[in-house]
Parts: sequence; structure tokens; C-alpha cells
Amino acid sequence: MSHIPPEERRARIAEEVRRQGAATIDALAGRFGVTEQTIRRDVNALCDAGLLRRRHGGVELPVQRENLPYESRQVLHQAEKQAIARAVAGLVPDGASVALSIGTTPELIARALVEHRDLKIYTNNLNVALALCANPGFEVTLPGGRVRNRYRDLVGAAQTRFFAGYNVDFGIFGVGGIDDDGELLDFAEEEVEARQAILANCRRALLVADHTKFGRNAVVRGGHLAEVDVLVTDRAPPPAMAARLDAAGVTVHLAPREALS
Amino acid sequence: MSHIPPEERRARIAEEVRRQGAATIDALAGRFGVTEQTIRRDVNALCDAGLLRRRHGGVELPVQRENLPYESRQVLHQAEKQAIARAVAGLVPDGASVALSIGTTPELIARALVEHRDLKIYTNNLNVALALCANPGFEVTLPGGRVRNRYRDLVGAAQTRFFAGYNVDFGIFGVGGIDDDGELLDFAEEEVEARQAILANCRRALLVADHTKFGRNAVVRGGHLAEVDVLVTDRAPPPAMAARLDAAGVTVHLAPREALS
DNA sequence: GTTCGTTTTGTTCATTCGAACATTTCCAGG
DNA sequence: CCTGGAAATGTTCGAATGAACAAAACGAAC
Repeated sequence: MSHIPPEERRARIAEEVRRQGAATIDALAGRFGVTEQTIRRDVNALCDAGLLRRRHGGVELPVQRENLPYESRQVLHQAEKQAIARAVAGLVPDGASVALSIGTTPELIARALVEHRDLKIYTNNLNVALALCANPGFEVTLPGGRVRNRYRDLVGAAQTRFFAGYNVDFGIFGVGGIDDDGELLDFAEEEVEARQAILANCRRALLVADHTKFGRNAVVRGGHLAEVDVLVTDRAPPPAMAARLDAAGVTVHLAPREALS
Repeated sequence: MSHIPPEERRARIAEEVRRQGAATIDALAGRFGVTEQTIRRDVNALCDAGLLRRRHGGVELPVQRENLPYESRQVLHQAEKQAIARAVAGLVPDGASVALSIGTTPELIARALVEHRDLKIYTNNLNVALALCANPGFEVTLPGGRVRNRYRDLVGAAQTRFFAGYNVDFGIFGVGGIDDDGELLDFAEEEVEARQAILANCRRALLVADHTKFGRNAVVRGGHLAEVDVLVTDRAPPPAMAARLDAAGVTVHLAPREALS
């Protein structure tokens, strides 16, 4: 068992509970070789994040609820993504019109934007729409289409038409990976389409990507770093990429990581 | 303070917590003049229903989460609505195509349908879409449009076109009220439109309405009881209405109320 | 390697928790 | 007016909880 870093232990606890449906504090403490109090801290953090639910003596899955589709979601690097989200929220002024695309980072950005005023939101990400319609002053618009159950987003040809119908102040999108040449990569054709559509119909294009995306490969090519206006990330990009960014006049925002609990 | 029936006390606890943001068990016990243990029982039931979240020593709002828009939602009659939802779920076979409309009852129906297999869902209710895309075997399709933040649904002219594009096995919709003549009533023009569109494009039209809808007035008229195929409710309708239903050949399903906790 | 500040983990203890059982209240049916 | 069963509430008590503080591990700068 040895020393597992705390973040990973939490991810593993979440995984364990999802697989088993529930677990006691005692059992988890034994399983990971730490004190019950430590497990309690982990478990409470996970509950605060909405991933698990507390039971006296243990934790369980937030039954039925809409968390099942998150099964595949990474809890890892959540702190970095949250830092990026905060930074992006700082760049968007009240009253702006914003297009937000699919992905976990845009979702966190949405949550960070919810305290703004009078935003106009265009998104094909249901999680984003949900988070933002909590603010009564926001105007949230969705394209129609088939829902990708796993990700709770909408993809397909209609998306391109949808985003082409508006010219927004900010286009915000994530990416599957950025290779060393600065090519933007995704895992599916349809993901690329929506991204391209947003990129083409906004006054400022913000790309959000945590450091794990640098040099990471994915199958579908779509667009290039040079086309975006701002890159928001959590660590300085590798030198080669930094040079390209500089040459293309892309502003790079480094988001300082903060404590989350 | 006197004797408050338990169901109402729970509704009031929920209301209290929503207004204050949080409350201690101790305070609630004093506020309602009952033991802490009783409050614990109430509070745990509300948490199981996903309306509140537990804190050591008290309860709080499920922060940020998508529950804020429920502010205005009735917790009252939830047991009845849930009974109706179970009954409807029993009427829908695996593999069916289903159109579900806006409202809290359709939302509960969606949750009751989530264990089915291979359903095709068409809905303008985001809560319904969310609940049902948790099942990987379902095909969920949404119309596009502006989100009504308060209700998390989509309304407007595009809805009519959307539902007209499919001919589904079951059309399921709620209603604002049913007057004594059997007229179906709603509170807004746009709510009626989607309902009419579903009614016109399904092989079997299911109307769901708890007993409080009988004889209740609302402003916008749209359709008549006689046009539906099945009415699912929790209590026998008043005699005059029953006669009309019988004359129109509408099947009436009475859903037996069960304990919820 | 050493130092210093931060993060993570362990320990203690007063408080809160819920299971189980006892009691009361409510409401039909006689 | 009683009576019996079910639902709601109160009571007790060992286990679980989190705040607070202490110890340890880690990381960066030197």
C-alpha cells in the first residue's frame, strides 16, 4: 500500500465507493492504512464536492441523482481546473455574451461564473446550462439535438449551425490535447466541430487547458493554438510551445493554484 | 405552534433552511417544539429526498448544486406525485418512445423510468433529460431554445416544430389545472403549446394530475380531458368530471399512495 | 545538508448521531 | 364511549463525529 498521495487516495476512495455502492469509514481506514480521522477528512471533501453522500458511519453513492454519468470523470487535477476556472471568471465582465463548449473545465468555469450579472450564455453542455440557469438574471440558450448520455452534452451537425447564429463576446472551450506543434486535438470528430464553430463566431477566443494537455495526443485534429486569443492554463507551457504562442500574439494567463478545502 | 402534522413540518423545515441557508438540529427542535430526535428523522428524510444536505449538528443547502431553482417548488403532495409516477412507469414498456413535457410530475416520472430499458425520450424538460440520460441505453433528444431558468425547461415556438417531428408511443404531460368542464388549463401560453404539440403527435396520450388539480383554475385554456387516452391520478375525480371521462372513453388509473420514508 | 513554512496525518475529547425500545397520539370500527 | 392497531414521538445509550492541537512529512530556497 505504501504512501499514496492524498489526492490520489481521494480519487481511489471515490472509485471504491462507486464500485461497491457504499463503504464504512472503518473499512476505508483499513483499506488505505490511515486513521479514521483522515478518511473522514477525505470523505467530507468528496461530499462537499457533491461526489459522495455521507451516512453515519460511512459514505454511499448519491443515489439515483444525476451523478451516475460522472462515473468516468476524473477527479484528478480538479484543483488546477478550478484555478483556471477562477481565472477565466475574472476575465469575463458582467453583461457579456459567452459561448461555452463541452468538457469538464468549461463546466467548472460555469460554476465560477454564476455570481456574475446578466450574462448571455450559449452552450451545448447541459451541465453548464444547468449551473448557469441558477442565476435568474442569465439568459441561457441551448441548441437542440441528441444528448450524449455519458457527458451530458449535445453534439452533431446542428451545433455548427447553432453557434453560427450568434456572434458572442467570448468563446470559451477546452481541448483533448495540444501537440508540440500547437495543433489542437480532440477524441471525436463531433467534439471538434462545436469547438471550431465557437472559434469562428466569437470576438475573443479563450482556450482553457491544464498542463496535462501539453504534448498529449488525441486523434482528431481541429484548429491551432495560433487561432486563439487567450490561453488560460495552470503551468507555463513547454518552451517550444511558448515560443509559438508568443509569435502568434496569444496572451497566456497563468492561474495560481489555491487550496480547495 | 400547537400540533403541526409531520408532513407540513418537514415542508416548513425545508423552507426554513432554504431561507436561512442552514440550521442546527437544536434550533429546529426549539422552533417546532419537538425533540431533537424527531427533527433528525425529518431532516434525514429530506436529505434522502435530496432537498437538503447534512452537516454534523445540523443541515444546510446542497450548495451551488442544481437545487436552487427548486426554490419555488412544492414539497407538498410529493408522496401523491410519486405514487402517480410509479403508476405511469408501470404503463410504459421497455423499448418505447416517450415524449415527456414540463412540470414536476413528469420529472418524477422520469426518475421512475430510469430503470427501464432502451427508451427513446423526447422532452423539453431539462430535469427529465438529466434524469434519463443516466441510463446509458436511453436515447434522449432535446429541442433547442431559451431555457426558463426557474423551471429548467425549454418553451417557445420551436417546441411545436420539435414534437411534430416525431410520432411517439406515449405522450406524457402534466397540467396547471382541470376545471369542472374538463378543460385543461395552464398558467402560460407557451406551456400550452408544448402540451398541444405532444398531444397531437403521440399514439397514446397520458395526462398526469394529482387531485389538487381538479377544479383548480388557471388562465390559459388548451385542450380538453376528452382528448387524452389515459388519466393517471391519486384520487377519484369529482362525479361530474368522472362522468365526462367515462363518456369520452378515457381510462382512469388510480395510483395508490404508499409510505415514502 | 539545513532551515523554515506548508501540508498532511495522528490524537484527544466534548458533542452529536442513530438504533432500539417505550410511550403517546391518532383514527377507524364497533 | 371504548378499543385496537398504526403512525408519530420521546428516551436511552454505545458508537461516530469534527474541532483543536500536536506531530510528522514534504518542498523549496539556500
